[in-house]
Amino acid sequence: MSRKSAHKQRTRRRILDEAAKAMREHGHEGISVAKPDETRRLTHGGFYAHFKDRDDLVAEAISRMFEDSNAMVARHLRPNQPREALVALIDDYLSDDHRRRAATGCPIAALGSEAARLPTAARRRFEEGLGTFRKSLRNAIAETGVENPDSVASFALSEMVGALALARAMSNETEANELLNHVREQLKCRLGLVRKELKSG
Amino acid sequence: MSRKSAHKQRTRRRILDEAAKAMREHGHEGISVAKPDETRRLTHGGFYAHFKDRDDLVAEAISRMFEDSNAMVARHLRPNQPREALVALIDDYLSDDHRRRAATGCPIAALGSEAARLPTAARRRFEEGLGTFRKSLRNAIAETGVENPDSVASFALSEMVGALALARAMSNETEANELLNHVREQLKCRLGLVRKELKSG
DNA sequence: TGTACATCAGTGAACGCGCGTTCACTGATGTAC
DNA sequence: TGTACATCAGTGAACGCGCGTTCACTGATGTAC
Repeated sequence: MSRKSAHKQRTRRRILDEAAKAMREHGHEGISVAKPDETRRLTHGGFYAHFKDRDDLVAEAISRMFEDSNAMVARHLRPNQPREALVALIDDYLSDDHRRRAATGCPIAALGSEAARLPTAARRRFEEGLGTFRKSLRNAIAETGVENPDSVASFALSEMVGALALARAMSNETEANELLNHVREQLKCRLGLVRKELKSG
Repeated sequence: MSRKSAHKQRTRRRILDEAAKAMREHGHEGISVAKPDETRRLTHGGFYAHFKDRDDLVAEAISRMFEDSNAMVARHLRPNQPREALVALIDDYLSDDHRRRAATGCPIAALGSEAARLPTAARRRFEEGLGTFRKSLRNAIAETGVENPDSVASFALSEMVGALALARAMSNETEANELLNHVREQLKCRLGLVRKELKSG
């Protein structure tokens, strides 16, 4: 039995991995149960042995995305040097690489504006993931000794998510990367993470 | 003839108005040609007298959205008092009201994360609209005498769009409005528009 | 150890529905004389 | 001014396709004796 059920679990995981990627790339309406893409290697019939229905897959895939995402954050923020950790996180988040790889990147930037339209269960998962991400960011910011970490975390998060989404909306890559660079450097200055001059207020 | 063609133009306009609203509320895949909603008062057959196909409607509807949006910006920014104008724009953009009314609000916040997935023509329109919005914001910011208006406009725009999208993703309205309030006040401070204390860097 | 049976992950055909698109038609508006 | 004809915005039935879901079946894996 155990070999069988282990195999089944691996299959389920594979479906989720695929779905989590596809949804970040094509939106939650852009994935399909029926289309047997080569990577999934499963006919649509067998699908229902793993998930109650399509909405169930969508919900589980959302959770799956945030696993990756929050693991990434945790990896950066683990060491007890909040400034360096934040710099690394911000550099990573607002990078050309992250802009290109929506499918494996932050779910909030990839699905942010359609979050409110997700099926009920999926939406709940999204909010959980968003909450976790936000809390991690807030805590790291608090550790730097800033006075109003909630406020600062709010704008930092808004700015990161917004900038990445905007950069992806631009088809001109140079312009997109310029935007990311601007926001990245400004944000680090403003959080007191680098010692450059900033004349904007 | 002129009465007829005026009528036709009004019909077309009505379809576009509806579609522009529906798309901001339900995404570009959330609207349908075939479903004759009461407000549209047109059977799906007649639709093709007005638009080449569904993608054509989507593209035109995107342009329609930005008409509203850029008119709103222009209304705020017209008077030659860039500081007051920016305050009004930011207060409006990051308001509870704007959060609630996605259907008549900013297309960038409503569709930002799915912009890259729009059909080709629609995507082009989206970029045009985004560019116009950005330029208006940049010019207003430049008028306040800031040193690096491009950079500042980049983060201001990212922050506004990101905060609004995040606020809409939260089902807890109190939390959502808190986020908007934080970002709104911080942003105005940072642009030197209000004289409050800000201790964040 | 080998044989007979049970389980169950995955298959693939079938069904129904929604939706984009087409098309022959209607009836009101506009034009010619 | 009235009659006959033309135009054309909008109608609604029909078609095809994709997709979510169901279901009877297969064949490999695991269990009992």
